[in-house]
Amino acid sequence: RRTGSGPGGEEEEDDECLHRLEEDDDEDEEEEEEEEEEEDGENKPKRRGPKKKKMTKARLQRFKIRRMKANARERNRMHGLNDALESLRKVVPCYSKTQKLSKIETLRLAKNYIWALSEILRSGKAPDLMSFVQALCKGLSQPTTNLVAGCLQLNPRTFLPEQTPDLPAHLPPAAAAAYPGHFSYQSPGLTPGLPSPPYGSMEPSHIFHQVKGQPYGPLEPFFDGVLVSDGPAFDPPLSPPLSINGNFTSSFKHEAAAAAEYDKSFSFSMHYGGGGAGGHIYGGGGGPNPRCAELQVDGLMGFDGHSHHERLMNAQLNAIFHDS
DNA sequence: TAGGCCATCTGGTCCT
DNA sequence: AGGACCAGATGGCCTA
Repeated sequence: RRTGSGPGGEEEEDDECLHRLEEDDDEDEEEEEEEEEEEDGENKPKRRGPKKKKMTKARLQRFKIRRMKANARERNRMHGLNDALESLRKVVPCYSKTQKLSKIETLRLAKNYIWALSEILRSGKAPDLMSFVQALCKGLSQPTTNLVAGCLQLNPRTFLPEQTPDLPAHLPPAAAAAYPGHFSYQSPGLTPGLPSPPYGSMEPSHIFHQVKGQPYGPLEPFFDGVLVSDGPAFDPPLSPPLSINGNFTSSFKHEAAAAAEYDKSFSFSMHYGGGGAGGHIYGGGGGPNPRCAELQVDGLMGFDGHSHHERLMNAQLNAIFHDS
């Protein structure tokens, strides 16, 4: 959205003007040596720092040129920043060209996502879906939460108990059955412009997979102390226990070792197009890791092939949550 | 219309 | 000196 914004006008005009000024600049070079002694105030203390030079015509022009150059650089810098942010949007859950996450929400979601994935690596456990979504949505605005929920095929009311006084939080499957409308995301107009289906689907029994006495299901320790929605602000560790070159923490290392080629087909690599055509997610192809769902993802492209993004994201998330 | 988000300009600071 | 980075200010666009 770069049309007609900003008080300064168009970039092209700036460039033209800049050229004109640069040409004029050579003409009155000799004027520039004038300096002005500040003698205006007898009582005023002497001003420190470099003396202010009089703004001659040439100096003014050079100043303008400098300013324009600086503005152009600043614009480019911000465009680069925005490009990077756009790339980030594409690798966090729920990328949508039509309804873009705001900058701040993108950063927050990315932080949550990184942290949640790091926890998966650290613990080696597939998370409970609700825990995962809660972790993703911590600190996000309601619209963004809706968006994430939409992308994950969830009704946000099922995982934001503090915002849903009309619906008991964390219902057991039986209760879930009593609220049939609440457990499938219906794109209810909460999120106009939401990327259209197909999304993966989640059975209520899957969503509410729980163990007695554990509010978030059997894998909850995984997000221990973080997901209590009415607790203090979510503040994951600044340095998640993840190393890019495969330094998993010990418990997971063993599993990973047992899973042999696990990391070769790990979802991170798929994210960046490493999966290749017909790749499997999470050590598919009969890999020894029992938690790893086998998913056929045909025709995977590099991550720049965004038409596959939603499917990819879905596949990854399904793989994560497939707790067989 | 208010508020959120954004792009841009601008001046300051730090670094090379 | 000039570039990178930053934060404040400003005004436009959009939506509830």
